[in-house]
Amino acid sequence: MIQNLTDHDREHLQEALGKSGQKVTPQREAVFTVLLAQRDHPTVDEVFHRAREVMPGLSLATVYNCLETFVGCGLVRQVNHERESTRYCPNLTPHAHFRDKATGRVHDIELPPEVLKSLRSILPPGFDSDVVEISFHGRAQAKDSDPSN
Amino acid sequence: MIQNLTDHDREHLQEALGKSGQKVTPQREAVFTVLLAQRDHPTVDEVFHRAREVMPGLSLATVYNCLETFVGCGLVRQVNHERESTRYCPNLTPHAHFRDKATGRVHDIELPPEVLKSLRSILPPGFDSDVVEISFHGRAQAKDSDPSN
DNA sequence: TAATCAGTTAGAATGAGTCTAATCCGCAAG
DNA sequence: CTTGCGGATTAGACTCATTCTAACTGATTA
Repeated sequence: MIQNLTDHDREHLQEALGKSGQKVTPQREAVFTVLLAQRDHPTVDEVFHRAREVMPGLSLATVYNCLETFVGCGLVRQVNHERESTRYCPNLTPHAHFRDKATGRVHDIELPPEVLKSLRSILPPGFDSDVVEISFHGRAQAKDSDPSN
Repeated sequence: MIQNLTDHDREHLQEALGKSGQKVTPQREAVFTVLLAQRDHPTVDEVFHRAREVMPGLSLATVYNCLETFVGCGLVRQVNHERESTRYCPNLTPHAHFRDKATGRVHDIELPPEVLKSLRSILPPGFDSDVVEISFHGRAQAKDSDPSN
């Protein structure tokens, strides 16, 4: 079920949007709520359908717009795997993604700072990177108690 | 300019295809030649146009087919960045990719075994991965004498 | 009240990639 | 030879995620 945002989360939303000179709208709040309610890396379409349950008039274009806005102000991350639909992830801590061949599900894998550092160290001089994407592809033993919030 | 394959490369092609029960065709040879001639991670479309110069009747569908076949038998790797067109890379050694924001160009970054190992070590028990994709995104100081072959 | 402006909306347009059905080609059997 | 077979190739239609466009909404300002 999709609950309302906690005060804390609403503040987080408001602050991040505000910093980029944008405002909180009901649509943005609904989309953000959906993202936090079920952290299973939904596609735009999944977000759309979930958000519609709460706000029936919401349009797909708006969902695209909201998600783009969130990415722009650092509220969520995009996750791409091969050429599949883009997925969205509100986990902002440094982490890698693991895509389960069997189920298609995406799992977050914690990324210790020293591993991230050793990874960055392979860049030759002159290469300056702000983003590193790491994605594993394979099989995970299912022991999956759905990672909602 | 697109030269013919060396005997060594032609053997490589023949062997890899043969192992998966497929044969060398003029189209496959042309596409493979194009990939080796200019290792700049071309898109399908780029491969298509380059190969057409050598084999004017070649169709786009065939280029897709050839590349898929090559990926299937381990002759080349796919490189995906965000949702851009898939690119192809005949470098089979373990390496990461660096995508230059400014030029859109993709560079290979050598990946030392110990870094790869430390990366794999972050997978929790139960997660088994055969493929890891690492891609950096940022700016590279241009000192680029075209990486052909 | 009117003007403005960001945000939202529906639907059209785009474009990478896939699918389909027809054709081609090399080769083995007759 | 010539026939038949199967994989490869081809052109073009199709799919579908994403982007674009132009009209509309609603809050805020003049």
